[in-house]
Amino acid sequence: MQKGDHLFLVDGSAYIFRAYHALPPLTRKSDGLPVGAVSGFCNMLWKLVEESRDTSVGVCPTHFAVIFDHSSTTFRNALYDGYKAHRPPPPEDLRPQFSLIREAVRAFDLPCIEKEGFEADDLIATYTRLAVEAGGDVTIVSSDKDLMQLVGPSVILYDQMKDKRLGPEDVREKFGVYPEKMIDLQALVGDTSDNVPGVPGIGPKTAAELLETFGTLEALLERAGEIKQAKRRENILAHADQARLSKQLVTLDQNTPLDTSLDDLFIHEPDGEKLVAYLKAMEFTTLTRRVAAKLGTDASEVAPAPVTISDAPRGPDLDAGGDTALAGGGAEGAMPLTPAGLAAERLSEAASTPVDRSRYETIRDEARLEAWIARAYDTGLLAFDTETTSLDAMRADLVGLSFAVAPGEAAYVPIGHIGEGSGDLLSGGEAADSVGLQLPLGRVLDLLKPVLTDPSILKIGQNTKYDYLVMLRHGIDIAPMDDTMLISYVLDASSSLEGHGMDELSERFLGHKPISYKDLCGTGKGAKPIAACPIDKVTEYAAEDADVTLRLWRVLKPRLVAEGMSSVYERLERPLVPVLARMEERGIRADRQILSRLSGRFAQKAAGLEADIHILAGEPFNVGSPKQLGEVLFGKLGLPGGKKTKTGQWATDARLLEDLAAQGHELPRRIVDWRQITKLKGTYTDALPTYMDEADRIHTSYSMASTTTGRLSSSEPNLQNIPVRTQEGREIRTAFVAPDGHKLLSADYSQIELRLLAHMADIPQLTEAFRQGQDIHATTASEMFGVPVEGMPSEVRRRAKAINFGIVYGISAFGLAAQLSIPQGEAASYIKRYFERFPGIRDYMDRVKAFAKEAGYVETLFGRRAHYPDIRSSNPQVRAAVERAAINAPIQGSAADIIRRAMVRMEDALKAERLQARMLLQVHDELVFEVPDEEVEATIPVVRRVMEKAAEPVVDLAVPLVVDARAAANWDEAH
DNA sequence: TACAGATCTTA
DNA sequence: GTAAGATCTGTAC
Repeated sequence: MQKGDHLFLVDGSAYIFRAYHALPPLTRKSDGLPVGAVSGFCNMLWKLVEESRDTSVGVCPTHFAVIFDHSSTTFRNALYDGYKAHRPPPPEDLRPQFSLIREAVRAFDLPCIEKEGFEADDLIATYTRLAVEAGGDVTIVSSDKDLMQLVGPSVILYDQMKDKRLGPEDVREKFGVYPEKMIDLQALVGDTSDNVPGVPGIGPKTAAELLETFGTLEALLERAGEIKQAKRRENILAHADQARLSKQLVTLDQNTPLDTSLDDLFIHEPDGEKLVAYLKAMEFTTLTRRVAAKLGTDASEVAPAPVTISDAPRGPDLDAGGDTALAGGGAEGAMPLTPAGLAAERLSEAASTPVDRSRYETIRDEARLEAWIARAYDTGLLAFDTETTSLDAMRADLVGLSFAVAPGEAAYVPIGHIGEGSGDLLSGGEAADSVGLQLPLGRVLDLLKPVLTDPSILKIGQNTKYDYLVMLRHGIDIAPMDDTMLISYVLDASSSLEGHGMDELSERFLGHKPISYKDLCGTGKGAKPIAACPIDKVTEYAAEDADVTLRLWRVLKPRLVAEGMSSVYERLERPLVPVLARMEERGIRADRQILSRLSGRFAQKAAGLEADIHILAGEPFNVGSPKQLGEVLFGKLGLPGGKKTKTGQWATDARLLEDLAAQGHELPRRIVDWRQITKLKGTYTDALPTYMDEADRIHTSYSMASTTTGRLSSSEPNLQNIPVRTQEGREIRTAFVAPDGHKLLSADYSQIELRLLAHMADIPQLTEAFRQGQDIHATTASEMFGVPVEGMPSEVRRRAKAINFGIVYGISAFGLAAQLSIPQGEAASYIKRYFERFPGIRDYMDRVKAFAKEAGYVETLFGRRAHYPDIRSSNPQVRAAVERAAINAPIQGSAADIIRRAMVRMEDALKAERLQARMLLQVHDELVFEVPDEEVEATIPVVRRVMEKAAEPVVDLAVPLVVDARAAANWDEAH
């Protein structure tokens, strides 16, 4: 910086509060995110930028910065703990706006400056000093009188809202003293809002008069005896120290450490696209238009920026300030202003606007379809649903599409309907007359593609992975998308509440029961395909689904902000939808021959065992019937150890049969073997080929919203429970193969849950053991039993391993005893010893339980919540079971969050390295890829890096995450 | 035909 | 002791 340069310093924090209070509340229309202060701030900043680009005015800045307060505690709190003590916490609906405003500054391409331990004013003071010393001029954009002490010959204060510029003479006019005496004046007067005491009875007028007479505060305090007015004299004498303290408090620090040098504040042209993208994301239409015009950017070409949302602090009363707990209630006062208020308003609105199916339209021509698309552009929203021939998105053909653009405004486009009654006849043609005119599929897709891919139109669906995948198969990559099922899941994941299906949500939140699929198509034998149902009925059904989805979204979306769950939804759910859809679409290659050979072998073996069993039993019976089996074993043969299940039947589970076999009984051994073989055959080798497509690939379906903890689940077929423990089971894995020229790459987290437990409970022995790369079960055994790790008997280690697993599951003596086949008393003493060696684990568990009881939920490291209302049950059995689940959920859930984060980042990371690896499967702590042979070596480190760093930067783990990765021709060898 | 319970597979 | 899904049996409808 040099003479002639001009520095603009914007007091960002002061401006936020001013904008918040001065402007009417404003919420982002699509989700109710409060953005009033953001809007005011952006308008102000744009005005400044615009003015400063206007060279005719003559105050063009060469340097520019926006300064914020960083934290509430500064060096002033050390001087005086009452400093700013009476400041109320920021209003609930202002809190989420702070980070949005910082993003705004970055979108304007301006330096955004803050520093731990200092107020914005101190940073402003320091930059001002530096600029003046360098010979430059300074304009401080603020109206805060605390900054007047900085005004000087080359420093002015600019109050933009009042459009006033204050120089030294103006300060004198306003306060009766020149800026250099402002500090002394403030010290005498004090400041009630900052809780600076000052001297009682001295206001600005008296203070100015006194400073006029005595020159400085110090002189005044020394010669206070000379003051004629008795009361005034006494006050000053009595509060001299208080005045000195006040002076320290109001004096701005002109020597704060700086991370950004003055020269780095040099101004440059704003990046039009970046700024427009941000403003679009905030949905500031007027400002977007204005900025785009001025900067020569085509706003329609720019996608809204992904905006990071930092959630409000969570948890029950964990904050030092007791008043934060009250903020969440928000029922009283100006309801719609707060996120919680908006959510409540939306809920009552939903209950009071009935669904009217007669208003739905059947779209049969292009003009009407275009009219509906135009409506979507008006509202910026398009709730969307597909009607198809199958629940399996990979096999589904489109029958029709429905959409809604506002509550009650919904329509259905029939595409693939066939004549009524022709459902089970394969001929379709001649009956088609009865369905009337239908737009051809290709035409409908051509018309819809622009709106479905338009970044400014938010598509809303229920279980969007399904619709996304169906449309992806038609070459349409829908974006952006919101999913009511996933929003509900993030808000209300719970073991006792029902699920997140649309019909359920509709009844719960809208008090409306939609037409069920059964009502429309019938059930069982009389069921018709939807394509053969009357179109007027399908219109009611399908348009209602879109309508209900839109209404649900209006109720649920604002709750994300109100309940501080936006980042879980935005970071862990929404971006995973397309990732999983592509994984499902790819599928994994399987080898028919291997499966069929195994089926044959298992059939033979099962037949042999069955014959033996019948001979040993002395009669033929259905070995697969636990009921008949129990009668044979414990009734007819009178074997010992008979237990009853809760329904009064004989228990015949594997553990029990194993125990009998260990006592030398032949029959139970055979039954265990028979069960294993028939299980493998029935569930895997016979079933898997029925899922294979023409290319011999199996496409599982992942459910994102069916676990309480955040794990995924897999079905049709479930590829998350393919056998691995026994040799015969593992052979099934050899049937999962890579195509020619490729390998399967399997990468799995090592001990992720124990590592997370060590981190979350902060157990030094365990974190250290993980850092050293030690065998964690052996280390545990060594700690517990005092046995050296070297030469440890495998049985000792096995017990420690069972205990470690038990801990993660919320251990009980009963469970551990069952697992290790030892008496309950012995198990209890193990647990006791474990807690003696690792008291931190017990403390952690107690904390989690207490939190769950208070809050009704527990949280993962990333803020995902699992609700356990039954933890307050008066039934001790129920309560203990829920407590175990609540202890496990943060651990299992944090691991689930971490692998989700890895999955979200994986495709871009691979693409950035120009690798062709394709992610196919997720099995809780494992990811499976298909990789060209020649890229295996290059792919492994990339996959490993993404997975090992997946917690960052949100969570800084005290333990390393370790990923084992291996590639081979089939899944068995790769795993 | 539909559902609950028992069993077994995985992490 | 946590979290899932699939299959089979047996029974209710």
